[in-house]
Amino acid sequence: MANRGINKVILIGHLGQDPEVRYMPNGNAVANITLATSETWRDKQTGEQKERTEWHRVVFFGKLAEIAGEYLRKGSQVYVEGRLQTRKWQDQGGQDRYTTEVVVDMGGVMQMLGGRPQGGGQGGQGGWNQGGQPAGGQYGAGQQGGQGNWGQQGGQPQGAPQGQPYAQQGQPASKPQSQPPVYNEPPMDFDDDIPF
Amino acid sequence: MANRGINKVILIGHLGQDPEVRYMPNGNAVANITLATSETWRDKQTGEQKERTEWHRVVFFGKLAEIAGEYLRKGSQVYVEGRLQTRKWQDQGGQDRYTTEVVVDMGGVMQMLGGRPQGGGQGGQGGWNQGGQPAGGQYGAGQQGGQGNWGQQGGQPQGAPQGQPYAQQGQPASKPQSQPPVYNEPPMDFDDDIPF
Amino acid sequence: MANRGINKVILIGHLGQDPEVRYMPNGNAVANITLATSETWRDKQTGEQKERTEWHRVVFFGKLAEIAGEYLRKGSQVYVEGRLQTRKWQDQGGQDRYTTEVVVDMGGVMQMLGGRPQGGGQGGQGGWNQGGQPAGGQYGAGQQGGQGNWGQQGGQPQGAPQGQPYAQQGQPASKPQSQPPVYNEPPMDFDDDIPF
Amino acid sequence: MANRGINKVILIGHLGQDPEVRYMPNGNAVANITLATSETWRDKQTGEQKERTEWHRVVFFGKLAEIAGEYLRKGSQVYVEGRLQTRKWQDQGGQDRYTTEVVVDMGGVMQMLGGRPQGGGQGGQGGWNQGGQPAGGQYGAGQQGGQGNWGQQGGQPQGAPQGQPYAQQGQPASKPQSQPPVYNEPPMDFDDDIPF
DNA sequence: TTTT
DNA sequence: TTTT
Repeated sequence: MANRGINKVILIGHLGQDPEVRYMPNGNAVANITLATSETWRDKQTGEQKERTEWHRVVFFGKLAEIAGEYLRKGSQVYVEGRLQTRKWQDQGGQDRYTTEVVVDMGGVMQMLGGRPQGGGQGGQGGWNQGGQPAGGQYGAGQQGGQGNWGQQGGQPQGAPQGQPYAQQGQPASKPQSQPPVYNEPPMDFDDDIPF
Repeated sequence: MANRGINKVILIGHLGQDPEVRYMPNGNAVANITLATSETWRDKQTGEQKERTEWHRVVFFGKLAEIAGEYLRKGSQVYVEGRLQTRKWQDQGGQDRYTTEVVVDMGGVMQMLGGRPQGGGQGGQGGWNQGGQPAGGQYGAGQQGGQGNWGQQGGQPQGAPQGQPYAQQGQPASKPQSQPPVYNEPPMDFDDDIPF
Repeated sequence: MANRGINKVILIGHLGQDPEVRYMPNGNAVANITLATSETWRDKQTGEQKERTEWHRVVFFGKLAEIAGEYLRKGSQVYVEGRLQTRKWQDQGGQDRYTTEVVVDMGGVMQMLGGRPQGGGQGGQGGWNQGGQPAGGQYGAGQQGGQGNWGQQGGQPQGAPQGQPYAQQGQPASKPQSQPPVYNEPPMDFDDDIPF
Repeated sequence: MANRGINKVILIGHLGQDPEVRYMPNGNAVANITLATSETWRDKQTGEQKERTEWHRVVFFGKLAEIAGEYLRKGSQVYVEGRLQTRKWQDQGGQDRYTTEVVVDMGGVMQMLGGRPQGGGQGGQGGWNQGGQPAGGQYGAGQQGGQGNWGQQGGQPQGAPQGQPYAQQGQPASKPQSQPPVYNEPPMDFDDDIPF
């Protein structure tokens, strides 16, 4: 209850891919996304316009994972509030590797931005998934800055593994499923221009 | 659950006075503090050093209010995460007045900074109240950025009045008490050089 | 240079009205907007869905004020990062009044969200102003979290008056102008359902 | 100047070690610290108290690096505001590796917390370095939420390499020096129980 | 009113 | 490695 320290990450960016959703043994959902934030600046020497894109791994747990899986798509713009977490895993050579992620679970915030797409299309680029209902909006639990998504759940970050691996290697980290989950996975394998 | 918008305030400052704690009809605590944040800069024209102090009204609800009342004191340094809220009240002339406060309830975060005072003294200046146990630290519910104060309570900001007045005028908003609370109060009456 | 304290506000919301832009004596722009953030929750007792909208006064200074005036419109969704500031003014009865605003100047961040409107229309509802160029994006100076809007200007918050009134009463706080500015104004007069 | 996206990290924690400071070819300082944030919670099942510490790599550039090197020490409590950045490097086997850091340069914020130590001692545990002057406080450039550390420098994040490696392997990343800097280094080599 |  |  009493903690020392603040560990907060706030991101607004666009998804590089559709979310990857899978399920934990206890049935809790886990969704991985990659989020691009880009900055541009004018080079002081040359005066030319520069740009750099940073890619972030974001992991949703629980209800937010389900919502992310259902409504976010490649290209979606999203606001995310979570905490930094580095987890350890072994590569094929048995070497320890570390991956830093932004963990968003109860207490975190996820908010889709930009309103619904007005056009049709089948879940296409940069928009929202044409889901049943949600007119967009914010989802979260127990987070206040996000003004009102108050913690409905119990007093522990059950969803979020505290440092332990939550996915098993060898298992294809695939789409939604109710089968046994996977543990100790390497980072998801994205397109090549995503630097991890 | 689904919200539109983000409303977040993050402050680190020192208390101008001891907290004012009172209780709502349902027994919930409410604690008011004023927090000073100051900035200094060098004047571009004159080159002289300038300083400006901003005073913030912060209102804690529920458990955080109790903790604030117990452990914070005039001069304490504190980290606070809450949301902006403007409430309406009537002055003596019946005129509508508005006061903007930083509301910190479940979902918000309060963390005492700077560690415990090592010296003795009777709860004196700028430090921590010599309370029974708490070795300092962070208190909050359902907030994640603060990494682990996970929402133990139910799904609604019960503590925090949603715009409705929570204190009754005429009633002296006084020190801790278990008597009936007060509604629709004007902002706390501080010294005159406090700009609100 | 060395400061004590953190004073940060982060908002994502929609504009209640078109921005009000005016100019300071030194030619610097000042833009006022009102931003709505809303929260919804389910009442624990009744189980019914509740909603509450909070309105925020946001003041942009300098370059950001110009950009806000040019590209933001009623209904635009925007991310804003600034600081809390309470300023004092006199009402008609000569009474001291206080207004709390979110000040966004150099060092602050303003980012339009949701991408450009694809449709035509003349600057209409909820979208972006059909300005010349900006494909949306973030504007700011010297803010890093916003990743790359690096302080181009000199070492002082020139734009933002530090506590001094910046608008003169009696002067209609009107649309863009290069005439003399106004000082010590009351808060802007909005529609009636905006609670200030 | 115009950016898309927000990339912000806010941390409050204690240093695990004294800062490591070195200098770039252009004379700019770079300081690395590791910051611990810890969370505690009560296990829902067992009811026992749990704790988890997260370690963060933080890299300061420019003026902030110098200040960090001069005044921060192992155990110091500090507020840090920066952005997430993942950089690529090669391990001994020529394999690509990635390290995620919190970059704090102009536009970021660093603030020492807890006031000066009142006791004597030689720069000892958990406190402040007994430097010449700085009575503690916040340091930053162009950051506004931190209320007043306004961008004194030019319009570009000169200090912080944008993705390019900034340290050369083979070079011992050592204490302050004015010799040539190092590029493309692996993460600092800490004790083995540090999970990265 | 705080703090440096 | 920090801190409580």
